[in-house]
Amino acid sequence: MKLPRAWRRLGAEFYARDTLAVARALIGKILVHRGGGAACAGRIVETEAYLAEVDAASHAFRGRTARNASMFGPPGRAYVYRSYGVHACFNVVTAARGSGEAVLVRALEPVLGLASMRRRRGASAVRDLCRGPGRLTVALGIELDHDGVSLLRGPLGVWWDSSADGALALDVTPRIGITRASELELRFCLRGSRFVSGGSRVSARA
DNA sequence: TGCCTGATTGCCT
DNA sequence: GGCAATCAGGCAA
Repeated sequence: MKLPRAWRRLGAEFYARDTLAVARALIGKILVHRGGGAACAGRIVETEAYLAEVDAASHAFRGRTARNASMFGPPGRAYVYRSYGVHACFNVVTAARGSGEAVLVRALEPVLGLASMRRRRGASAVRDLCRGPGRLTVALGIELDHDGVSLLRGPLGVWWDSSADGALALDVTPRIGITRASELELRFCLRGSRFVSGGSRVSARA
């Protein structure tokens, strides 16, 4: 499956900047995985920033370990880890090499390859295919094997639509599902999108 | 070596 | 709205 002509792949300079700037800029970009012959893609509608020193919720907070090693690698790579022993969560490594900062992609609006997504996820409403970090990795076929791979080349990457580039309205909120440093407002989502995660469950908690 | 917890999801009532 | 599934990392002993 071919990608639209207007799509352009993001380069290293996109990731090698302030983590908050990347988390913001990722909203509206397109996460693409071309694996197993089929291309799957979704527009990013929700991200969370994970910082180094000030952020006790970050895996990198206690320093480098075998699990989080790719967070400390060069920016523009993937950091994929297993959550709750069950789910894979996909992050992009940001900022300077060695800083240990990353942005978690929490939700996508499905754009391409919906049939493949449904097959991997089991029959599911379009809205639920990629709504949540564990769901979008299943839908796109992203696995723990992708930990540390480059997003600058190869089957996995982030693109932008040069025919529909413009300022988007964002909401900034505390992050979801964490207990440490939950006061930090490091979650960004596309205002008004039906595809952001954290529905009734999260609002009920507040 | 062993216990506890979590950047979640989906099924159950 | 409640809770089990499931396991590796982190920390205490």
